[in-house]
Amino acid sequence: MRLTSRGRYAVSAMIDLSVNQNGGPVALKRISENQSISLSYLEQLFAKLRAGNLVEGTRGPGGGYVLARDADKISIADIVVAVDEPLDITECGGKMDCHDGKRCVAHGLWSDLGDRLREFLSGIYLGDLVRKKDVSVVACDRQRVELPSLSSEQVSG
Amino acid sequence: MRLTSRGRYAVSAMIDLSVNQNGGPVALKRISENQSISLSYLEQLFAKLRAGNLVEGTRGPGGGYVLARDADKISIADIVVAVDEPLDITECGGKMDCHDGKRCVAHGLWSDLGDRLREFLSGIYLGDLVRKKDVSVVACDRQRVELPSLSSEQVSG
DNA sequence: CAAAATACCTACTATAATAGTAGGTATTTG
DNA sequence: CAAATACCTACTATTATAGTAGGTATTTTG
Repeated sequence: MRLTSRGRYAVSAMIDLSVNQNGGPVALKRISENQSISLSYLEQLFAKLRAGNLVEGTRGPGGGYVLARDADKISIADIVVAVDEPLDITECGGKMDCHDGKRCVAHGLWSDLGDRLREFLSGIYLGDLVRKKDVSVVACDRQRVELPSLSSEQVSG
Repeated sequence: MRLTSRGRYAVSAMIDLSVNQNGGPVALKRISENQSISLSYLEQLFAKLRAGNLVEGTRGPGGGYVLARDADKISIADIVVAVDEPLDITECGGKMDCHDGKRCVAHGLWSDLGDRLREFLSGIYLGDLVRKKDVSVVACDRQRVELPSLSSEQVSG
């Protein structure tokens, strides 16, 4: 599982959509202006989000996108996976010689790590993020804020 | 926090190092052959790992690298952060107009997400991965294995 | 029906990041 | 001194990211 700026764009756009879809579909043009993402790039992202059944589009004037289901049913993992296609070449295909084991150890373990990550991001929902809106607006002037009810016992030491 | 294939290379190399450093320093040439990573690319990665105080190098014949501290004191986050420099432009600098709040919401929240991720990866140590070696070797023929004692309650649904 | 607003689609381009190459110098061991 | 290594700098090829251009399809509105 990769985690790049494309995923961040997608999550940002989905948050924007969640917040603004109350009055019906939201046009990408609007999100594009809100989030400073180029319209065509957004279109490409939303093509993937649509393919992943995360959003639904309606055409024509007044059209746009809405979430395909409730914000509390869409996880961050759903979004990231939809736009950042897997591409995890971590499994030992025939190409890599697996006999010495060493390479395979790392590959298998990295794959596990990816799974853990996916699980982790699967536990954070769009709705969680949206509800934290007002606090984060404050955070602009200050430094940063903390997320809501996510277990945070594991800290480096 | 980004998570790309460079991080995977670094973690793979560090696992290899952990496993092989019992007999003294491990030459990059050896890791290069084990893991099929080009030597010079490894050198560049290790320059960063060294700068991050995760490994120590000794020159001359018989030289190579050893972990700078115990494998149980080096987290995956340490490694990823060392080689995949932050580059998180999520904070609202003067350039982005923060007045409408919308962009800032997403930025702040993504930043929070990054922190959560870092915490998560800070809870997984190199030692944890290395101890799982034998199981993972088996995993080559099969499909995949599970990591050891990491809380895994959060699953998508 | 015509025009406008939108989604939706395909191909191309510029920039940046990744991975790899080349060719060194510095240090240590034997 | 010779060899093996770390360590350093600059360049190159490939790939990914982000953006651009120019459409077609569908729906609403006047």
